[in-house]
Amino acid sequence: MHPSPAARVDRPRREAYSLEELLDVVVRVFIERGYDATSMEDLARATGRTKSSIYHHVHGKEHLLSLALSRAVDALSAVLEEQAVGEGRPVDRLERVVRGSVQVLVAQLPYVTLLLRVRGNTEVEREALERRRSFDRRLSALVEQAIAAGEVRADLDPRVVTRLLFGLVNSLTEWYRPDGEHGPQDVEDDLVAFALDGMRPRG
Amino acid sequence: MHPSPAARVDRPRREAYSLEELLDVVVRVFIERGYDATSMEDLARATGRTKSSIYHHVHGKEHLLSLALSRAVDALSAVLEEQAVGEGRPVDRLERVVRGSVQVLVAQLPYVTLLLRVRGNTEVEREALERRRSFDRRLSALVEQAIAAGEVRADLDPRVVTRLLFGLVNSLTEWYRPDGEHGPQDVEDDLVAFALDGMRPRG
DNA sequence: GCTCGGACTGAACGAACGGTCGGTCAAGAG
DNA sequence: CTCTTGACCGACCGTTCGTTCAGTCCGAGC
Repeated sequence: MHPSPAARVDRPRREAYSLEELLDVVVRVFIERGYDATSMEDLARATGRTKSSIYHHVHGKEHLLSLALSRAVDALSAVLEEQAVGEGRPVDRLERVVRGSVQVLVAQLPYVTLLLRVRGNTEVEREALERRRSFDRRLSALVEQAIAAGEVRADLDPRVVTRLLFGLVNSLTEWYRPDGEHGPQDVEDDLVAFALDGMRPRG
Repeated sequence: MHPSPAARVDRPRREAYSLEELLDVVVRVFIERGYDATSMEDLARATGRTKSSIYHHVHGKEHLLSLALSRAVDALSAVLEEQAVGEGRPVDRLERVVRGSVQVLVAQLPYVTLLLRVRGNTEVEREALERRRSFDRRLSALVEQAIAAGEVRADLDPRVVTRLLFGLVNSLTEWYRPDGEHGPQDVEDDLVAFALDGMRPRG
């Protein structure tokens, strides 16, 4: 907060980015055990610190959740910000948003996973949920534009299509693993191909 | 368990199916708050009973979870049991399993929702997860048969397709509401149409 | 009328929870 | 060397957790 008046501009005392490392471990445990089932002592054990040490860096358990959720929400919002208002046919913009979402989801997998499990028990969670819903609404509008332009089939309910598209992308957190057998690019391409043309061979 | 030796075949003492009603309320609260975040006092308040009254009917919190998960897993297993080994082209059997799953998911929405949120913290949860994985494997085999038969496009990774198909169906628990604006049959049809042919108009 | 047993209660239990606090330690500045 | 400061520790706090238990209530059977 208040840098010492003289020199020392950028080199902290002991370890540099301990909060970043801390958060990585914490989020991993939150996902494994579930946020509510994770005790501060679980986190202390997993990080190799004591409870007190964690409290020295953050205000509490909910603060840790808040930091993690912000990270996920910010990354997702950025995708929409740069793609949804772009040019091109609606269906192409839609594809770009989906591809961007998949990329964010893969790059920030643990954080987005945590975000998708939040149920709104506390104010922190409700805020994150509201920002997710905003994302949802904007993507929904994009789907409707694509239908209106005749670029997406009109025989399906647009709201159902939006939800299913979301389900497709978000399901990644349930099974995609960075060290698994599928490369991120292949998964992204397969997902987009599935969403656009389905499983059946084109005749 | 042990009916009285004389008459009275079917009429219990006080209320008839209190455990069934109890479970309905309990599962609703489990989903709202999350299993771990739900206290037995929360359940007592929601059911209009005291904590002790609940303990008179079940062994504990985990027992309630176990009862709920069994219900969901049994219903899903039944679908595979009656459809996966049936006759017809693989892709048709696949479609029947998907339709059956959607129907179960809609009919037993809260129970399946709970099942899909389980993370394996306890033995009860791990058992349910294992039965889910078994379901997954059998559906995966069906997808591969359909690909081998040329009824599903072969340019996508079969395992990815299986996961995405699962994601599509399971996403229902995230947004489908029985009292909402979508009828179950419409959602089922839209989902199958989406899965088979995708969003893009066939041209 | 008495007994039986299932439904239910209120108070309490030990354990575990999230969080606090006073103090220690080591390194950089003067 | 002394002082300051941020990192960290271990003991402890009040609260809430899941669970237990001795006892009450009441309809049905004899």
